[in-house]
Amino acid sequence: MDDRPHVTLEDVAREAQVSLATASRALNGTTKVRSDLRERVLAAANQLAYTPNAHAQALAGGAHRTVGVICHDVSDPYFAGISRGVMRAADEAGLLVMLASTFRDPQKEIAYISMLRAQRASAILLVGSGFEDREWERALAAEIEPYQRGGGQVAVVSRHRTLRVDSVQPENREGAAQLARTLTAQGHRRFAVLAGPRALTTVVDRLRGFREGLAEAGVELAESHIVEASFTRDGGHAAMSELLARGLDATCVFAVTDVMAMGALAALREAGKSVPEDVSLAGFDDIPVVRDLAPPLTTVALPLEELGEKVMELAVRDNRGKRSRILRMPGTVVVRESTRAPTAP
Amino acid sequence: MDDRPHVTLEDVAREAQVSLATASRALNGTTKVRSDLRERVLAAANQLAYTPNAHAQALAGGAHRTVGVICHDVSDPYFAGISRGVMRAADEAGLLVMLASTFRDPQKEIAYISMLRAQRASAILLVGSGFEDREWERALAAEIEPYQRGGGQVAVVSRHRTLRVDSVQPENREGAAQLARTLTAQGHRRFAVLAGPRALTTVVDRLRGFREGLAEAGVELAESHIVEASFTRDGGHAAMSELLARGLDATCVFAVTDVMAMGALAALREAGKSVPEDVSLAGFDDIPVVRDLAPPLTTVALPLEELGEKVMELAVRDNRGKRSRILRMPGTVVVRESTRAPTAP
DNA sequence: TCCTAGCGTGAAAGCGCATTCAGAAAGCGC
DNA sequence: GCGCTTTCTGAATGCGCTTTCACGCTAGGA
Repeated sequence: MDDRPHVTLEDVAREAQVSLATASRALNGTTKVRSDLRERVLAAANQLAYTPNAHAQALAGGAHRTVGVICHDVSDPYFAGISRGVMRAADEAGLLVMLASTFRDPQKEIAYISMLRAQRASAILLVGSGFEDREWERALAAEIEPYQRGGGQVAVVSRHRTLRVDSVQPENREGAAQLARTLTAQGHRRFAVLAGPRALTTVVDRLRGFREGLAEAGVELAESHIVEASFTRDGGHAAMSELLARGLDATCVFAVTDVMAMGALAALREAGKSVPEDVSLAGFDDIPVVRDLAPPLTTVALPLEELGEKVMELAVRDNRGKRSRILRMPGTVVVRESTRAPTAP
Repeated sequence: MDDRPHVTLEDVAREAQVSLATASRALNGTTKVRSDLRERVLAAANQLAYTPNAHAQALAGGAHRTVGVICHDVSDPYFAGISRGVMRAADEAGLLVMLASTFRDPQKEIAYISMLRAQRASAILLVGSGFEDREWERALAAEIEPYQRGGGQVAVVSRHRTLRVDSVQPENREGAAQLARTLTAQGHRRFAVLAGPRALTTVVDRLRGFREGLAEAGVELAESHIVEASFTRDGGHAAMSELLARGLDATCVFAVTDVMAMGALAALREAGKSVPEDVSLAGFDDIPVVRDLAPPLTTVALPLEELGEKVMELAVRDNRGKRSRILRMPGTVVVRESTRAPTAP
């Protein structure tokens, strides 16, 4: 950019007939400035439509007012909810948010962190499940650690047992366990699970919790009853279709994500199965839309917006040197009409 | 931030035993550098975990690699869809996106533009309906114009008859008219409309188009059959409830937004009315979830992701001095099961 | 062999700002 | 009224980088 040069502080100072230093002080209010001078400066700035150059400010030692947020996909309601909380908190703190979507590409994630480092963002937030992959964890750490040494704050939502960062962790395991208890209490004994990629910590946790919950009622989940698919609506649809094609042998299906559950619901409807009469269906996350599905979805509610707010708070509240903080956010089982006692076989 | 000073180019140059200029050139590849020197520089940079300071780069005249996007609410599926397209395009162009949500507060919008100006963002994208408010338009222009004079690119999605900017415009009016034609063709004659705030250009356009489409079939829409509410799921719910309380006198309800339609659907269900047996319901936007509702929603499909990609393209493709470009994006009526011929009264 | 291009390199200027430092003006006590 | 402290102002410095600018070197032609 920069066709015509920008209006600079120097222009303002000249217009107001004061020194550059005085103009700077008048604008920032850091030091007392004689009131008539300040008036002149403000008037000049206003008249020239002056906007300080944030790069110059940052370079000259002023505060950096931006935070970076990296998530998998903004258009996924789960991340959209969290982003909303992040932005609300950022707004209150007067911070500018740089949001990037990685579309689940680990390489892109690293690249974005590097860019945010270059921007000297005051904090970087990683939102979303991590990969269970040594190589990637190492590459990530290689970006994160120098950034932290430079004074950067890092906070994450979910995942990351290896990274030394503050984190907000949804209680995926316990939430899934609770859900399992609820479902077995309703009388279900034969389950199928629509899982996301097993490389994601979130999937692993929810799966494990669910199994544990089932185990308490003496129910086992056969590996053959778990279908793995991508973490999307279409992934859920495909997984459910496959399950159906195999000849579904379950009274209740648990999709590890609401988004997947939506796809599953569609697949069931297309196959002429009705929920919950023929089969019960449960999800996880409680994204806003699922209460409006027909039938409304039983799920585990996560306070998405609050997740976003908390992670931002962690990032803003300075925590240098101290050990990393962990905020656990419990999930709450919300029973709606998509699950009910199985009809006698 | 900045506890420990950052690694600077000077550190790298010293480590590699070359001058600062050479180090810069080696890293950027702008000029030929003797290969052994370049190797040394690269090695040193890598070893020191050097990341260039983007602020210094920008200040020194390097390219600015960020664009700002301002929308009403990231968590709204409509904006989420557009954001997705924007980010995909930004990613391809190697740009960093700063995304801000205004939560429909005009003041906040102005404030964000100012911050983006300060960041010397290479482009600013305004996504979402504008307000029909002289005062606000003036204030907006006062931010936008100096920015453009400084060489900044501005592009918007929808709205803004007064601003001299490139824009991508969904054909709200024509889309709504098409929808009206479709509905009258199905046999509907008595309509009600769930409108968003009348101060939004999007609402005005859709309303007008819908009326025009109805008029072609000789149907009029009484002002009393239009309920105004906020542009949200709950807004739609409230508006529908009010309509029901008044004694709904229509065979078909048009919600100007899919999100509102979802709320309306819930309200209808709660009131014991079934769609489309008792009343037909149509929306606008075709956000991803509506095809999974029960019944799937009839609506006007807008290519949301493409909207985002296009607006980004406009902003990136330089257009200095030339007249502003307008890209019209047609909507397509998608008939699903939420509408059908009214049952004889 | 000498001179001229031409390529690579390093020194230095400057991007726009905050801030330090020194000095001028103003206020105080005596 | 004089010297002192206290305020406020302006000149100058530096943040980290890109980019001239000028110079030294090698290669090629005469």
